[in-house]
Amino acid sequence: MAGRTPVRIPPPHSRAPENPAPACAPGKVALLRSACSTCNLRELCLPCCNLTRAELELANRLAFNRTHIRRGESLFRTDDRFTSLYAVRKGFFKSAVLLRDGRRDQVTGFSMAGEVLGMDGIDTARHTCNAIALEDSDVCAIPFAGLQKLARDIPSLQRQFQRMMSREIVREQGVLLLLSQMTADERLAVFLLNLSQRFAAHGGSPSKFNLRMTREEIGSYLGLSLETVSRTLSKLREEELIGVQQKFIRILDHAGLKRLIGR
Amino acid sequence: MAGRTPVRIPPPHSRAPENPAPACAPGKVALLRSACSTCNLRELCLPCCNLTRAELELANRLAFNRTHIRRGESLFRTDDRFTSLYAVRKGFFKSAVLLRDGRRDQVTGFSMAGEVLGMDGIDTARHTCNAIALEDSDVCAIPFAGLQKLARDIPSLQRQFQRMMSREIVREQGVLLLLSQMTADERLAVFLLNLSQRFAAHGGSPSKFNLRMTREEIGSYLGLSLETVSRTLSKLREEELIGVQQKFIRILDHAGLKRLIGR
DNA sequence: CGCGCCTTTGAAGGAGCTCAATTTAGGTGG
DNA sequence: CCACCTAAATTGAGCTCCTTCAAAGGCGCG
Repeated sequence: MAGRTPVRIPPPHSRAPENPAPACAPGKVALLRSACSTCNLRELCLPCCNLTRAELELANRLAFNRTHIRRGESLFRTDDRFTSLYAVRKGFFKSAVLLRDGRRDQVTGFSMAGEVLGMDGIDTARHTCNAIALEDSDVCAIPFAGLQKLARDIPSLQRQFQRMMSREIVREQGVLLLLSQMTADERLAVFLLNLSQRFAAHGGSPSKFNLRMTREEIGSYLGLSLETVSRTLSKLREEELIGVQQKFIRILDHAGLKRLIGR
Repeated sequence: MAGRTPVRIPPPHSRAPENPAPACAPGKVALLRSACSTCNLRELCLPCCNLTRAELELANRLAFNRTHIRRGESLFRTDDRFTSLYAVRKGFFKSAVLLRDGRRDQVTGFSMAGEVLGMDGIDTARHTCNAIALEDSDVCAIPFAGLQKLARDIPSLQRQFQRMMSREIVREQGVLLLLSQMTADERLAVFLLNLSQRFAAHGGSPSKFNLRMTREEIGSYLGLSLETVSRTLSKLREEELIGVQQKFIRILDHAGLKRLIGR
């Protein structure tokens, strides 16, 4: 649902390092940044281009609709009317769809602070998955109609938005590779390295972090049973590539994990 | 890369039936349609809204850049500079990425007439996969810069474009489900039903068609070995759900295939 | 403190993979 | 027109990795 992917390796999520947003013209953007200062969504909200003061005001108002979501609650559910994109400011979400049988559900992605949720709803104007908070979270609701209108006047915003969607398409292709070709070891290695990278991208530690999701949710996402996830984590620990204590993970041998993936 | 997905079932490709493009105002659109009369890309090219004559002229010029691609040749390759989207007018393409080892490649999608290719390149301005013609094909290159400029003036085009990208995101989620949860039988059933639907959507027969790709390419796409694809097709034939003669497929029991998928 | 959920670990079974041999189709040249 | 050649498809056999079923241990929360 949200997240980032580099071009070559197929990780579940990660930032594409190419084409960083152009450097900000500091004076003009300062105003907006102060409004969204704690929001990591600069990429979308702050195209960092030649915005007029009026445009900035507009953008500022646009992104100001903040909400708190408690752990276990849903941000939106399948078939909900699509009205906004959601920038995660704090917390952690899973996206999942109900399977045909209706009992189990399939996790399609995880979203953390600085990432955008809800793009699935643009096509049909209804969401196609449930977005559920895995911990107490804050989101910034971005009214889609307003975003569109604004984007019409600010070409760079328009462009950023399209890039974000394209990146999501490429990300999912990465997951596709992951699911169709990799062994359990490789999947977990990719998963952990990607999480590490994303936590680091938003001020966390790349080598120590708490998993917000259960083994079952990891398994659902990676196409493995929860037992296989657990066993594989234990195996990686025995090989001293990682440390595992329940949900607390330490990356002990970053290079070793990369080697495991195959390059 | 291109293709369509309904919301619930997770097929590799299919059209979302909801939210059809609004009915055309026949008089105004006739002009454009004649220019792109044989092009099935009305959804993108012809937003069917209140276009001025000048806008129509512009759109007309925009989509006029047609090319022939011979079987086996590539429309674009990984890392190629991204300049255009491609509407398939005739023929059949596969999209694939080279795997890390560099030897095998992973098929990420198939595109047929009436579908759009190349959205992967929007983010980084370079393509992330190879698009290769599986038969002699015609495409309509849509310069992206021009499309963007045009979309700025025609909100409905803008909207159509975003919906197309969103649909691609949802489609890939469907493939994700397919790969992580389904058995070989189910994958093939989904694959064949989806092809059937898409061929039918563009004037072909829903019950008889020639596969354009090899068993290996199907397997790569579905996350199965080519042997398993072959074996599974034979099994479906024994159960009299389909007819198989090499690449020629007949759907004998549409309902039976659907039942196989699980609803 | 006890209950429920999550996790870990073991053992058995199965779906699909790999390796290998054979058949078929389609294209090429004599 | 036929023989040949190569690529694709089919089918078999054994094996492997992962799943399922089962049981026990750990952590957090009321």
